[in-house]
Amino acid sequence: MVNIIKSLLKEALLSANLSFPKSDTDKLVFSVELQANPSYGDFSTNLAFQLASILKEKPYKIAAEIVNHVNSEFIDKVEIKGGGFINIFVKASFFQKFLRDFLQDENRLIPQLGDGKKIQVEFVSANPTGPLHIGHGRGASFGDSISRILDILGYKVTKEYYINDRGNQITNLGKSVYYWYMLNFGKSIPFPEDGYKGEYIKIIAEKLIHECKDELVNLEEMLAISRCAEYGKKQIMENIIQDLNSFNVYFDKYFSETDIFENNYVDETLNLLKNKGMAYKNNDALWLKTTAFGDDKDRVLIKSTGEYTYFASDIAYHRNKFERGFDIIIDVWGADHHGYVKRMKAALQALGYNSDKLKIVLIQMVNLIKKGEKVSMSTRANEFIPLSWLIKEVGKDAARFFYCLRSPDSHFDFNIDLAKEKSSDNPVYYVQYAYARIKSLFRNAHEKNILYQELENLELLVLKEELNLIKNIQAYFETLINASILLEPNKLATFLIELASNFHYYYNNTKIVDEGNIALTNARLNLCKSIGRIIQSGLNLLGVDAPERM
RNA sequence: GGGCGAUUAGCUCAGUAGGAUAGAGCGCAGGUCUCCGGAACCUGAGGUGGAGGGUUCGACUCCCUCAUCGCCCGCCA
Repeated sequence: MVNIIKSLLKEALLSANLSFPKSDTDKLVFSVELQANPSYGDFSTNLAFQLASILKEKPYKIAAEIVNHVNSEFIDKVEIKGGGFINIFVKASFFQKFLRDFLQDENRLIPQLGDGKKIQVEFVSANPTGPLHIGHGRGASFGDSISRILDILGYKVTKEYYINDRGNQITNLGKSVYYWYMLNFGKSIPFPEDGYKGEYIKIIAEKLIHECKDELVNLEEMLAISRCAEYGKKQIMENIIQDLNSFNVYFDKYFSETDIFENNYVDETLNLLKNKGMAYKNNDALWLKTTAFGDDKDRVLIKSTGEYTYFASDIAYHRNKFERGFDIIIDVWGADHHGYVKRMKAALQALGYNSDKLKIVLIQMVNLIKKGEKVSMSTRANEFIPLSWLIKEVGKDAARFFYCLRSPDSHFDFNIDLAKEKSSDNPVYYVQYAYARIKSLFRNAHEKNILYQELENLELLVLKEELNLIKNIQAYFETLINASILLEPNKLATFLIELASNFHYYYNNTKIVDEGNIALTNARLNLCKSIGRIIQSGLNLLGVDAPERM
């Protein structure tokens, strides 16, 4: 719709008596907006303001000249207000036609922005040393939703989870499990200093005992710990995947850190860096010259102890991402990792890649508000609320939608008590209710033996509320574009609430199923069906169900 | 000390390729119901957009300074 108006304006501009060179039309930047405010028309444009500085003329004068040359069968009237805004009022038939297009083939209206470009979204990537907590939930909700949005816009999306399944933290996990394992056989050893204290460790140890009996008791300690670690991370990873699935998150690929070590990919990457003169030895450690690319200080790749830092394998992993030929790579990180951004980009530049391809989205922290007080989160100190608990409390739909209401870069206070006690206040129900109502309308019509005929009687849709709802369909597509460009799926959640609100208002003020007027009923059912499809599609992109009854 | 983010109604928050009168939910004060699902709708009160400058036809939006809060600054992840 907007595009039609836009080209209409361009035509008017060219035929107008203005000294605007034809060759510049493509470069001309101006906006055409769907207007919610009826006194500003259905569409408005700032065209005259944009031209003002180019043509050195008063905006109003330019607007007047353009308006004189606007010509279309769809246009009802055109006004100039606010010193130069051109407000366009279109005929109802314009919207009716758009609705017809939508009903005939809604997919054709979805702008294929991606054009088949390959895009990778890496998110969650929590270490397999403990269950997912509600902080991870935010990342999961964000990553999955933005992936779905990009997918529908024509990108080829790969959702990926990177598993840090080796290194210090995994050893700590092994030691922690080992502690409980040995204790079971009467051997008390000191609890590891940085061990994991959660109850889940005990449970893993118990399962291990059940499977291995006392097999590990007399094993050499390092070996036994390694066995415990292997077992532990496998169990935990299974749990994580289970949690993700119940959160409606399914990854295309789980990428193991161990793998890139085992096939020498890490060493190969470090050699590349050395050969490029970007890595050097100092104090028995291997350093990367990240300062060459704006980092504050150089970073260690291999410690003087010979251990690899996580940074080393992260670089290798990111090299792998680039080698796989993605056009865009999106990393979703917790905001506490923001200090890592510079060095990661620096490392990629050091390898000779265009680091602009990597977009790092920082998700701000989630605070838990419990009985009015903040609960700090730390996996190691066992001060976390598991995601699985949250899903059980408030439900998958509410949890996912709730997370998506906030923009990623603002802090999110998750008030558990509120979510629990007043879950009906959650906007997700509001949106779902609109959908269920629409479904109910069709059931109702069916009971009254009213035959629904798609695409018929659309010319009867003339109410302001009706045309406004059709505008909302157009707004849906614009919202998707916006959300994908800004990487903010929260735009979609906000949109759905507004759409639901508009529908509820319409519903309350209009008799939709009316046995006394079959044609009008049919027209309205066509509109409702369209709105229902938008809600369903939108909720689906957020990983939320659209129930037919509630 | 440096970096990133935040600061909009009593509370929780929307609102960006700068646009016309800054919105919603909750709470508060009232209303709608012989009618398709009241998990709904409507009306009202409530705002120096943290403070101060700048850029321009126009700034909640961009730039600078300051304040407050959160997070980060390791040969941890």
